[in-house]
Amino acid sequence: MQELSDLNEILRKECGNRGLRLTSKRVQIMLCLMASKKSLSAYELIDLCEENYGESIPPITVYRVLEFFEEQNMVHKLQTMNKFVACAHIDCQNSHPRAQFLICSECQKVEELAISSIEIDKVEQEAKKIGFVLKKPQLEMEGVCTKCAEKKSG
Amino acid sequence: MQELSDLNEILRKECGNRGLRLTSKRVQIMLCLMASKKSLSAYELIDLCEENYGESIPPITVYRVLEFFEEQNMVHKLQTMNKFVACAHIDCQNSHPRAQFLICSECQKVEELAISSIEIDKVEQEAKKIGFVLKKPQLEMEGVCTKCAEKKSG
DNA sequence: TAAATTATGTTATAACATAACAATTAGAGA
DNA sequence: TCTCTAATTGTTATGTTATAACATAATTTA
Repeated sequence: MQELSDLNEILRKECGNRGLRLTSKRVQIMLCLMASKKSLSAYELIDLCEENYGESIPPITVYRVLEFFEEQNMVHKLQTMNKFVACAHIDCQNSHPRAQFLICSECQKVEELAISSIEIDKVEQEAKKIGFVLKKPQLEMEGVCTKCAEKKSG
Repeated sequence: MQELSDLNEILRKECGNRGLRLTSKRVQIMLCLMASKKSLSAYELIDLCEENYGESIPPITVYRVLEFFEEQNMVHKLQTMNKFVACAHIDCQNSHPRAQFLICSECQKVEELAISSIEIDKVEQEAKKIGFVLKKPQLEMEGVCTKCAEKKSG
């Protein structure tokens, strides 16, 4: 796993590039999320910030910060779990308007797939046929990851 | 729209075929859902049952009934909205383990696409590569339907 | 009909999310 | 630097979605 200081740098750099104001709350919340391999609920983030920074952040602020970064595609919400993840490609200019996530139902680990690995274009065309103009689709798939599958069998 | 009595018959027939016990609550909840073009929350279903049948059903019961029919693929949960829809192919032996939904963000109408219109197989293969065994993926797409698009423009 | 299973209800609360409004802070221009 | 403005965060309260734990009722089956 990356050091917190590395994550901090990545975050500052990226926000710099995009001209985003990076406040102390935004840093705290975002670093907690970036450091986590699991997706986290807003309330789990509150607890983490309390632990790590000794600051009690109200729910509404966490949701606002998450929304702020979601608009930047730097955070994704996993709709199936009502939880959030930091984007896996936060620092690679990847706007990936169609994210795909694999979520391990055993250990909660989340893998974000690359765009190229699926063509949702077809769905988009199909949608157009019956008169839908799409916003961004997102695919979430629950499954069991290699590690957990091994644990189970052996 | 189909008559309630038609929906009733479809439901009874389908449950008969599958050997499902069809209780009075299940009928009420399911008919409300089948009659709706929009997706409905559990609590909206409670209100509807109250209105239509004069019975007050507790949340837990609604969730249990919904879960029961979800297991049969006769109800789908729209994860992006935390709402529920009756399956569009409830009576055509279609197990469609990979549902796709178009959700109009203006009028909340939901269209369920046919499986054949997209191959999620590729994602499944991709997932296998990095060691994920998938459960059923579901794709939900927000957009604007023809009608609402027309209303907006003219 | 008794036992077992399935379905539903009661009560309470957990978990997720936002509304309305107030206070604070940071940045831009005078 | 000061003030104005806009952006950010906080306070309080509440709305919405979902489930836990346990009790009761209804149905099936032996």
